[in-house]
Amino acid sequence: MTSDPIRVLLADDQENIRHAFRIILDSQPDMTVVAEAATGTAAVEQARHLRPDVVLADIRMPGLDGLEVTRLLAGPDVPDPVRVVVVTTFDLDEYVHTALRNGACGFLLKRSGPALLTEAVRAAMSGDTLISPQVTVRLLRHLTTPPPRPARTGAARLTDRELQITRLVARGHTNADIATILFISPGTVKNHIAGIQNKLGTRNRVDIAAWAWESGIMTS
Amino acid sequence: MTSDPIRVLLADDQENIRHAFRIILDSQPDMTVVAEAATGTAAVEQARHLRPDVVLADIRMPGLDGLEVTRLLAGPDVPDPVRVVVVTTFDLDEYVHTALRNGACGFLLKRSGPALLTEAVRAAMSGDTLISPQVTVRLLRHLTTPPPRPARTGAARLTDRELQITRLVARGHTNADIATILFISPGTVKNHIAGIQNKLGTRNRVDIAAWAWESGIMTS
DNA sequence: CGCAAGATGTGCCGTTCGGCACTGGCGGCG
DNA sequence: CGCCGCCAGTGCCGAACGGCACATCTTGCG
Repeated sequence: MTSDPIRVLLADDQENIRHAFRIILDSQPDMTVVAEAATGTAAVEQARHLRPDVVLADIRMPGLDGLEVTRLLAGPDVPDPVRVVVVTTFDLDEYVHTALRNGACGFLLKRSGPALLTEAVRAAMSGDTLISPQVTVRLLRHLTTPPPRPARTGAARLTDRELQITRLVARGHTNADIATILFISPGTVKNHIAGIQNKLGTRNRVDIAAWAWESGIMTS
Repeated sequence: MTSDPIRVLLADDQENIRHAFRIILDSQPDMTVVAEAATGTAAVEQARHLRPDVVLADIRMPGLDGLEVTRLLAGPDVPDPVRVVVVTTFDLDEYVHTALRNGACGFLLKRSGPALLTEAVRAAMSGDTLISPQVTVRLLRHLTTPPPRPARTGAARLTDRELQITRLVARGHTNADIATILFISPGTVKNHIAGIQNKLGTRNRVDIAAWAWESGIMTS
């Protein structure tokens, strides 16, 4: 009663990650990796062409990121959606909501073991949704305790000064502006921002702004 | 670096189920079944006496059911809660909500394979929560239903293309990224962004991001 | 047909940002 | 006391951004 294996498309910009995932998945008798993509655009093209059963998509990719890939392949308006499992490295990502809203059939942290990876693929194949246990915890807090959520992910890691500067960055102020506002030198602003980048895993100030708005520190 | 194994207590009224779970869990190098209980009351007693790391509790049990066991061992008012993973055959919504409200660190369907069972135990040990993919699907429907629609200020002024680029900017993409995503030249991206700046009255791309997040076009 | 608007493209140039290395002051803590 | 985290500052340099002018091409509309 061995039916056809689950055909999986890997989308990640890091070659070693793709390789590791391929080894794990191909070791399973009921699934096979049919293609790999190093960019989001390539992933979408390959998915539309090959019609895999499941797409494993990293969030951080050059060009089209995993969330956009998900929306294009599994979004609400897509006629014949593909099952997409979103994979990411940092659980400080507030991307869970976006991923699920964009139609993702799973949300996995890369540090999750091989067992969860394969189970996530099987769940997606069945139309179910597996979410990493670490993520589920926070997701449930949003469910059971909607209003009070001051302990934002990673926000605790930021010092008061960094938080202050984060807000100013998110409002569109330049480093010079912030320096004037806080009566410090522009170079110091840069140093603080560098620290923020390290802690949040962001790459530029717009990333910081996106995190700030998404995490709620701008509206609360 | 092998730390102590995870000590598990099995609570199920069916002997063959307990036996199957014990075989699965004991086959794992990092966990061991320290006791079994056939009733809810026995489960609570054993748990309080043995202090296991994780309790696997079936819902359908004579006397105290698994949900009550969960509340007694992991409820909000319990001083030193035990991690409880609720296991059941029936994925009724009421079960899930009650279990999680009572402090469960996991919700598993018995039809889930051994991989999810062991992963659920490890997740519970870490303070995380694993939920069966079949259950998650319906849980998310309750979660993703209530997003309201805020007024989009001035968004009508932006063309479709500009709106598209605005979203990409707000996600932290560089002009080169956006160019790759949309298959256009970086210069064109700059032109579009210049148009957006004029229409929105913003001064830089972080301003655009702030507007995007504030106006609701990122979350709707 | 003629015109306007949108989308796409090129080139130039100054400003800003982001990464890196390094120094120093200040307050808490073992 | 010394160590460490936070805050502050300086310098350098390549990459990215922002503004400007200008040139197609398509589409829709009167």
